[in-house]
Order: sequence, then C-alpha cells, then structure tokens
Amino acid sequence: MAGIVAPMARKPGSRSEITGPRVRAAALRLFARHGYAAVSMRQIAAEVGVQAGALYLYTPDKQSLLFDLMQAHMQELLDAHDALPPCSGALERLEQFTRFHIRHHAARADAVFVSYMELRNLDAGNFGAIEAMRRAYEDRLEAILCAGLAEGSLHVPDTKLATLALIAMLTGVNTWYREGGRLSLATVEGIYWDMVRRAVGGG
Amino acid sequence: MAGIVAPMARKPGSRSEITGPRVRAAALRLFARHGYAAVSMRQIAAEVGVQAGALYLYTPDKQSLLFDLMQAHMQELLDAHDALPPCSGALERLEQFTRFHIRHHAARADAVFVSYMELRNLDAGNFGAIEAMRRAYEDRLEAILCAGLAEGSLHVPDTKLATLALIAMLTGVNTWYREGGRLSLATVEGIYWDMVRRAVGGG
DNA sequence: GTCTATACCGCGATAGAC
DNA sequence: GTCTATCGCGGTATAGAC
Repeated sequence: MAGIVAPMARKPGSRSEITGPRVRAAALRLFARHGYAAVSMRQIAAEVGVQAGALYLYTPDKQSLLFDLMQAHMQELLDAHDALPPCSGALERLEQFTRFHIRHHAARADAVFVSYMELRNLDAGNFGAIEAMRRAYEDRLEAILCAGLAEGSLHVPDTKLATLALIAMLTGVNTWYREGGRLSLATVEGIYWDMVRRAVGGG
Repeated sequence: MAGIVAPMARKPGSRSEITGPRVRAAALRLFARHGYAAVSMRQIAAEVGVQAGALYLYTPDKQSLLFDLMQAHMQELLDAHDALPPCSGALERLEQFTRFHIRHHAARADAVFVSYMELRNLDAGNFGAIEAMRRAYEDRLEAILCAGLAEGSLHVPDTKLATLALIAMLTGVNTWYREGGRLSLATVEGIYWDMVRRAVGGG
C-alpha cells in the first residue's frame, strides 16, 4: 500500500559515520592535553555530547581507542612519506626528509604527542605493532644516510646513532613551535636543514 | 632513678629519615614506568612495604610527591652544571656541556623521563616553577653559543633554535641508551660531540 | 610512626528501555 | 543510536587505635 514506506532507518546511513570520528578527535585532544590515564570515558563522552555508554558503539574499550589513534597516525606518516616525489642524490633526499618531517609533524601536534608519550600505556601486543611502524620510519632515514655514505656525499661515524639523533632533533620542533610565532614554518625548516646537513657532514 | 630511661623514641632519629627517601625512590621508579596518573598511592606503599595511609607522613599529597621529585631533579642538574670546572673557549665549553649533558642524563633516566613526561600533570604553580628551572638550564647552553658567535668560533643562524635543537638531540640519547649495550657511554659522547660541533659550525 | 578501617568519590563497562 | 541506571572496583585521603 502506498502509505507504507520501506522500513529503513529514520536517518539513513545514520550518525555513526559522523559520531565515530568525533569520538576519536575528542579522545586525541584530551589524551594529548591530560594523558591517557588521566582522561575518563565520561570526559570524552561529554566532549562529544553523548553519554558515556554510547562510546562503546564506536570502540570496544578505552585501550583500543588509544591504539587506533596511534596506529592511524603512524600509518598516515608512512603513507605520506611514501607519497613524496622521487629524488636522486642522498643530499636531496635528506633535505626532503628533513622538511617533510618538520612539516608533517607540526601539522599533527596532538597525534605526535600522544604517539610518543602514551607508548607505555599500550598493551604488550599493541606496543609491538606501533614500535614496528616507528622503526620502519627510522629505517627510511637510515637508508638515506647509508646511501650518502656510499656515494660519499655524507660523513657520519654511525648511521644508527645519526638517525636517532636527527629524528630527536627534528621532532623536538613540536615542543616549541606554534603557528603565528616568531618564525614561519618555512624558516624553521631552513634553519633545521642547515643544522642537519652540517651535522652529517653534507657539504 | 637509674631504672627509668629517658622517654626518648624507641628508635632514636627513627625511621622517617630512611622511609622518606624510600617513598620518593619508589614513586620515581613507578612514575617513570607507568606514568603519574596510572600509579596509585597503594602501589607506592606496597613497593615501600608500608600501608597506603603511612605515605601521608612523608608527603601532603600525591601532587607534592611528583613536584618534589621534579624540583629535586632540576636543582641537581643546575647544581651539577655549576660545579663543572671552568673552561676558556666556546668550543671547549660546548664540548664540556655536551659530554656533561649526556653523562648526567644517562645516569638518571627515571628522573629525566618523569621530569619531561609529567609536566602536564603539574598544577599551574608547580608547572611554572619547573619550567623556570628548565629555561635556566637552556640559557646556559645558549650563552655558550652566543659566546661562540661573538668570538667567531661557531656559526649558527639562530641561537635559540640551535639551543633547543641540540638539547632535544642530546636528551634523545636517553630513549635508546642502555648500559652494557653496543656502545660505551664514552663512545656515544664522542659521536654526539662530533655531530654537535659540526651542526653549529665549530671547526 | 605505623597500622586498620573506612569515607567518599569516580572509574570502565554493561543492561535494557525507548 | 542514544539514553538512564547501575555494578563492581579501585582511587585519594583521613580517623583513630596502638
């Protein structure tokens, strides 16, 4: 009969597609600000504008919420690095990496902070998965340094240490850089590239 | 009368002098391992071997316990730096700072970790006090860089950025260095000094 | 100085109405 | 899909005996 509409949900493709991301965004913000252990599911729910119980429609538990945020961040980092245009010499690749790292991390301060600070709050298995992704990223920088050694354009006493030293230095930008501060991000990139290049004996 | 002893405490200068430090040591260890927010006063008490209530004889509350640990660490850092033997040229002072920073921090991994990771768990007033001490330490490195610029032995585009970059790089050693690993601390110091010197254009 | 006991609160997670 | 209500637990901190 004409008066009977199909029994579809009242809001087709309902709000789960929008509430899910909002839950993750609120969790990321709060975890970054106060720390995973200090943030309650009730706080996250309040930020989203739902009741605490409703969160469990979008995550099996609090731990999975943390892991998903960190995994998504690391995957995005690896994917973005993969998408960089190809580059010939080691020095060019190192400059590309330096500028990419600073720019990518500065645009995702909360995720970077959480992914580093909350490692110890991951379950053993989850920790292993994130660590492997972090190591994969480090390996990409080390490969550049090794290539530079091989072609003679770089000089480092230990590629592993240099890798860790450079990443620590570059990620450190996130502890102080704020948009609209004394220096533009492009300027910061330039200054750091200068220090990086000289630290590894590149020209 | 001879049989009546003076009403002194049964254990003269009783155990508070030994239990207090043990409370702080246990708190430091647990805060470093699991994070301030994730550690309960009951856990700390269990580690010390007392009941939870007894902790409040040694600290007014959990927050003060964290603040005292961080303040003591920062004060010890500043004092140890003050105690370094005097040094003439900027390059010599920079090498001294580099080696001192690595050595001092490597020997206090828990305190370093807590003092960096738990900043956001400090009350506003406590945070300000710790931040001021951290800035005082950074200023000592920046003074060396400025002196190097003045005497022409160093070349950096921005002393503030170079200061932050170098400290991030040096403190990063703590994330991977373990005693008995592939490299001795003296070797690590040497490799990092090499990178530091070149990064700031020192010879 | 340390203990036991407990007040009081907020936590993560679940059940079932709507 | 979200709500209210609640369970069971563990949190910080305090009171008062010894």
